[in-house]
Amino acid sequence: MGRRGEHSKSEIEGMALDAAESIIEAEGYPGLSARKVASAIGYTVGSLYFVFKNLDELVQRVNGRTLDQLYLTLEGSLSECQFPQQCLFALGSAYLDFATQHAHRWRMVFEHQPQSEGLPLEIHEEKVDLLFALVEGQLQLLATQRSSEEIALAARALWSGVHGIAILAITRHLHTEGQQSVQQLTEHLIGHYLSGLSTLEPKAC
Amino acid sequence: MGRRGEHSKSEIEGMALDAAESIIEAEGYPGLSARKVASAIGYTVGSLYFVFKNLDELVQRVNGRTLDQLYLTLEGSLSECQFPQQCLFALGSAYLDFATQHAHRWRMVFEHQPQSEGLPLEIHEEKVDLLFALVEGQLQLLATQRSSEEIALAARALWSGVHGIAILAITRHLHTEGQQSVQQLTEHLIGHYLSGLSTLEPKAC
DNA sequence: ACCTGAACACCGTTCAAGT
DNA sequence: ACCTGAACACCGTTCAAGT
Repeated sequence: MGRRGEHSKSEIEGMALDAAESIIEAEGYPGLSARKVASAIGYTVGSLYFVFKNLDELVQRVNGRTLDQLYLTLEGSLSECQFPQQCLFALGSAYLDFATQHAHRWRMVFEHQPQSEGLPLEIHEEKVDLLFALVEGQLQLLATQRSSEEIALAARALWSGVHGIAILAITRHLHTEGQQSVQQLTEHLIGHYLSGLSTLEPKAC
Repeated sequence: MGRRGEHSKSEIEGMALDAAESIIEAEGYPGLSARKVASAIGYTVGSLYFVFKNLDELVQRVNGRTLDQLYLTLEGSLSECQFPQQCLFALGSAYLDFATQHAHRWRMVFEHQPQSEGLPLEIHEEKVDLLFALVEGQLQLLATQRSSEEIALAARALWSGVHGIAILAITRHLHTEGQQSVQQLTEHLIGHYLSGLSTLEPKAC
């Protein structure tokens, strides 16, 4: 395998990304190496550098796909809810499920430290903003009188919270047993935050 | 340097941990290597394995010291506040400051993935629990009628939130400019959460 | 034009050999 | 008993050489 012209450049790219994802899911980020990816797709190491600038870029591309997949999952979770608060619970639950089911890939999105700053970083930011937008949409329905700046702030505060629960749960730092209580923790945080959000405004109580 | 008997085993250990911390602060976790640590203290690589089982253990020891330092910093932040809510703000602010000032070392505490499960992991957990205990103490003063299980849950929910803000801020995923708004975000989250915590109970409103 | 294979400078870990 | 230095099996990246 791996003969000249057998696969197009974009085909090799796709194969490499697929292989990298498998390795990461199986062995975690530390287990990923250019040589493993290359041999998994039947090419030599050097070939990878014909498609990617370096390993950093390959990782960024994998992260981009993970973020896309995460977005679709979160968006899909909104089809089974009616009211904003319900939908925020659904988003939180879906976020936690994704993080636990694809722990290694999900962690890599936020833990990878690129040593050479490149341009795909901006695309990355854009995709994260899209995730926040899903939360902002629900918050907007819930607090209609607020400015978009306030909504943006609220979405970041709340979702950082959910993110924190997810990362600490996965890395076993919460010291709470079982999947149940993690979901419980998320609902607790979202519920109390939203309650505070409504009572701290003139229209409430 | 590095002659036989010149330094005791525990002296070498301390020197190695100091050197490792410097390297991590300067180059980040990916920049750390056994060879760099060894040459920084004037010994050969092999010597490190006379003191540590492997690099994983060295990292765990560094993480332990970081957690100790973080605990002292948080504890110290409580000396300048009076009321529980004030104190929780102070804890949040101190946590964020520590995370941003020692970003690389702080990240390593939560991002390092040990490949060989060892015993220092339990000590690690104990130290994280001590951090949570600081938050629990303030929450207990604030919600006196709650059970310790509820307090433990609340502390984990709230502090996961602060942690999430810290990690996303450091890794530039929040897309909010400046140090100010990150502090603002933390106060926003803590404030609204606490407000929700009090209004969701029978005694409020 | 596309891909290989060898090379270079690194890495963690082990361990016989020296003092 | 303590430490070295060489060895082993890896690693990312480059690039002349082959087809």
